[in-house]
Amino acid sequence: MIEQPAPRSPTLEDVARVAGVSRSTVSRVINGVRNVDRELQETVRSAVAETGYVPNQAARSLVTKRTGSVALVVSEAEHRTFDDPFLGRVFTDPFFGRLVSGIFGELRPRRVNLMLMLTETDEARNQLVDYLRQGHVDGVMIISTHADDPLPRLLTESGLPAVLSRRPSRPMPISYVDADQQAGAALAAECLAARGCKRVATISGPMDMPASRERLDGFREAMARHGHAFIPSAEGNFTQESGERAVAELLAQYPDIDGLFAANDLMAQGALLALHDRGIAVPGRVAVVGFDDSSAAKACRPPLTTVHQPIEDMAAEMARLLLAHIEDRQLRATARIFEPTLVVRGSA
Amino acid sequence: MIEQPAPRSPTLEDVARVAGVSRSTVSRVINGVRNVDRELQETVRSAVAETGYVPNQAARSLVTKRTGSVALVVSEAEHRTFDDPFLGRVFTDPFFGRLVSGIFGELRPRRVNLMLMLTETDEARNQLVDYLRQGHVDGVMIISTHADDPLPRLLTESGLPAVLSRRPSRPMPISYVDADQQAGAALAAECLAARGCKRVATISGPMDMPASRERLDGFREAMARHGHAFIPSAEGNFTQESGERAVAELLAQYPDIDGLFAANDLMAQGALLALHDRGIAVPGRVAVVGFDDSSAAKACRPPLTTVHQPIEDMAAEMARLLLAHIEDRQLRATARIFEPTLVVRGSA
DNA sequence: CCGGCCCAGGAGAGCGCTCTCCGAGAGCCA
DNA sequence: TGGCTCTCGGAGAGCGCTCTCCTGGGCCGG
Repeated sequence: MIEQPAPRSPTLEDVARVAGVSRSTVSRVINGVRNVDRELQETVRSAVAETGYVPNQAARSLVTKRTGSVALVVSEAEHRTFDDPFLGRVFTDPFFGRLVSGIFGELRPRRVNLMLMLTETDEARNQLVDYLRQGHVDGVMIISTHADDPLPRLLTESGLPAVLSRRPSRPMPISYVDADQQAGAALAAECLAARGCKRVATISGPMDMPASRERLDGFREAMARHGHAFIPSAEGNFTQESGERAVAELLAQYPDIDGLFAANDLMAQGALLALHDRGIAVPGRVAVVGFDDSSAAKACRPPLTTVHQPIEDMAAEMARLLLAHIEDRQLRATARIFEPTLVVRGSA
Repeated sequence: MIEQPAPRSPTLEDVARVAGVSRSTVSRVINGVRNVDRELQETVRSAVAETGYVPNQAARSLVTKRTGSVALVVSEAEHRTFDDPFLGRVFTDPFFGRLVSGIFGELRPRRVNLMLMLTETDEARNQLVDYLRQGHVDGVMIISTHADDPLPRLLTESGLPAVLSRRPSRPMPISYVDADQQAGAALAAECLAARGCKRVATISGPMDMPASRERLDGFREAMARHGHAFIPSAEGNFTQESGERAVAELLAQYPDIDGLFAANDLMAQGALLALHDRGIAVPGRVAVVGFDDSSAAKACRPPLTTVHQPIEDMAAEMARLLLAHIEDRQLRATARIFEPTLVVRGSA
């Protein structure tokens, strides 16, 4: 059995020996702190280069209790269907990509790393909290979609710095970022009302997601202000396919619809296709408004009039908020609400 | 007893004291190793529960030199346009979501964590290698799109276990996973040829990506075998919009095209829209074949005939390969090539 | 009945770093 | 010139864990 001695990677000690100084001095130079003689700094730096030294993160964080990374936790309800043989469809939703982009934009310049985690079961959520408490990360951003998700509470209790991607379902001392969903939906309502739509319906998201509820409520309220007492709705699940199905349902019951609000762009896109299949002109016979202003919105036929959420900005703010909490553990929980805007394209 | 000012989180020592055993014994119980008396195990376990102990990862990996996490590095060429104000569009590509899903499916059961990293500049790539050498992760999966990306080489040289998402541009001792791009493109060619298309064109991906080249070459070769000496092509960038533009270019020069192969589904979708806008029937006047079999393929009008890549499987295999390399540092570099298949839907 | 063996569990040496504490020398003012 | 401050750099104590080595007692065979 040939046991080859592992080429041990150089340590501070090694660099110190080469540079002819103490470990402390090397450490000072590497961390750029305090007053070290210019010349000595150079000596140390070349010793670092010579030995190919890189600091050992484990040793470092053992002392500093910092890791320089944060987690992005995607907490979803459990669901595995034939169409979803693998994990949550979140990852494939354009929303997720924009979110990650926004977060990275903030994290990268500060050299903070991102740990991506996924929990679907309650068991996984408990394990996750234990895991996070082991000190793998300095803080957590939680993307939680479902209303009764216990994770925000668990994490709040753990004392780990955390920021939530939406208003928590029940009040708790945790910072969060959110868009004003109701106001956004109201924008859609105003738009349809302004176009003179009389028989308006809506495709909502899953009713167990707070965002879906808020959009539905906001839309109905605003339409009520315009005298529309009853707005029929069909529930989708934020996929294009579910949008198609929902339109079919809606048309079966209310064939003379002339305005439609879908709670996200993917479903709006599905609606557009379903309407097209039936030879119903958009926006001629039915005006359609979406929500999100995803990249898909521009690419539809006709291009989608939709409610814009500044997701990248929101994600960036979420990251900033988390970093602030990590920096100052005493910081009080803060909320940042973003105002959506209407982007008028061809569909309404 | 010394009074503790800070609520220091419990250590092994604390648990040991509560359980009335030595640190070693607690460690043994926690790591489930060796023979510890049943009864003692119970004592320890309840002491753990009582103190709320969780092991400190930094201390652990300082000794074991293992972190229990791996990195997924997305290495892209630098590109920021008006449409892409944030980071790479990879994240929003459905391809990426499926990849992450496949990887998670493999990693989660083994309790390995995923660090998500992004590099766009050469400087970032060098920093990244240094960073990874600090021992943040046990291994790396590299999603590299561009031919001249130096990252695979840098990582290979660093000695860190690594797996690449495609065949390396120039031979190097690194394990990789890939789909047989040429064979896939040939499948598309066979399909169009079988439908009797005579004037076939193709929309390629960016020519600096090996996958694009291989698909183009494979397609042209297979068409040549059917007697088609010249296949005009227009270059896109894998976005839907670029697919639309490419079709416009092609039609301007070759108005009588009757078959079209797009190097991915997003571009095929763009092509479908552009053809529809011009009143050109699909598949009646032009048959269209895509590549990837992304979720978008099912949702088009008409649904897209496309070349299926088992991306989730490939991603899972990539993860497995990496874990194998981490387990056995002497393992030789291995390649796993997956065979694409044709999925016939409505567009051809 | 004794010697050797086996096995459970304790002791303690690090892993590689940071950071506090100190001491040595330099500079400064009276 | 003496005493004080100030700066730079070294010494060394941990951080919380794993893992090897070692001890002591029970057991078995001769």
